[in-house]
Amino acid sequence: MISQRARYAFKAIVALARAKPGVGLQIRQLCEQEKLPRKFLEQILLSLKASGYISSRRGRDGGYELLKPPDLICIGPMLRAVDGPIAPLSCLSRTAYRRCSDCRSETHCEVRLAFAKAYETYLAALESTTLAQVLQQTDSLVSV
Amino acid sequence: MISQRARYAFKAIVALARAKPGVGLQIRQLCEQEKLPRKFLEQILLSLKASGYISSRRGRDGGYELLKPPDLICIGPMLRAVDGPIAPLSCLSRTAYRRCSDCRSETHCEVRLAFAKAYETYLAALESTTLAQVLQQTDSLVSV
DNA sequence: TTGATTGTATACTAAATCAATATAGTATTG
DNA sequence: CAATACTATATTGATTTAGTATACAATCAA
Repeated sequence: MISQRARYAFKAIVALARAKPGVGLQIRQLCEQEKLPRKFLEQILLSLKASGYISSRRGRDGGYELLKPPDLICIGPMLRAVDGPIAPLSCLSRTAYRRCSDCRSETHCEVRLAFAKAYETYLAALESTTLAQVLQQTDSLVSV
Repeated sequence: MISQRARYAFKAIVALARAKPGVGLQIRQLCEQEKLPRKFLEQILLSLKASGYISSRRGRDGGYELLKPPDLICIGPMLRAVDGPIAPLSCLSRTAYRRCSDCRSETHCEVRLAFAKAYETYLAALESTTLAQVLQQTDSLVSV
């Protein structure tokens, strides 16, 4: 399961992607629209800013805005930015690799092998699907 | 990341699968061979017994034994038995489905959509690979 | 039948993580 | 300068994780 934090982050990013470019949204609107706890969301937006997904403007007409175009934002890296490593085993992680202390031979480890293939496809999917694709998919469902 | 608990469980199951059938292994051997903390492993083995993967015998020549043949044991269900739901979102879980309280329409939820496809392939892989396959794969690497 | 051995069943705990809240700011604009 | 909005940390309560500890029950050999 991804964390609430990650879910909220996704929701915020989606809302910002749907907002008018050049205008953005304020945190008040974000948490009202998406029913998110305000103070928690503030933290999350700060970290999204730190990882380069959004920009912010302070003061009376401040707010947040998406920095990258949605077709350049991929699900995988975003999840990783918020929740940390995605891999089911640290020895399978590309970004946070760590050897298991108990483990004679990594190449012969059955646990690793059991997850390797499945994780590979999972990661490939998450790293290739863009925010733009997701938005488009949802829009095409409007009449359903 | 799967839990340590799950990693240990997998290791134990693998060791039991490699043990002589009809004989099995004692917990002492298990934790020495695989370098696992004994008391923790006891708990894990109990839960594996409760979920039907292994049997046990008490007394002097006691020990644990695999109940099902390795080609009938799949990675996915085993992980689920030890760690609970596998899905990245509870609204995508088949075995522990729960609606998100914030969420206007599930079918139109972008977060859900973002993960749906990737999770589907992940789950399919985990539910179709058997313990037997993993053992065989490892064995074929012997000379590497 | 007794005692060594092995598994069973709970209870407990220390540390980490999660999901927020609280507080005290700083910047911007009317 | 005051209202509004973002920033930065600290704190908190609940839950989960990764074990340990303790006491008990079954089995078997001597």
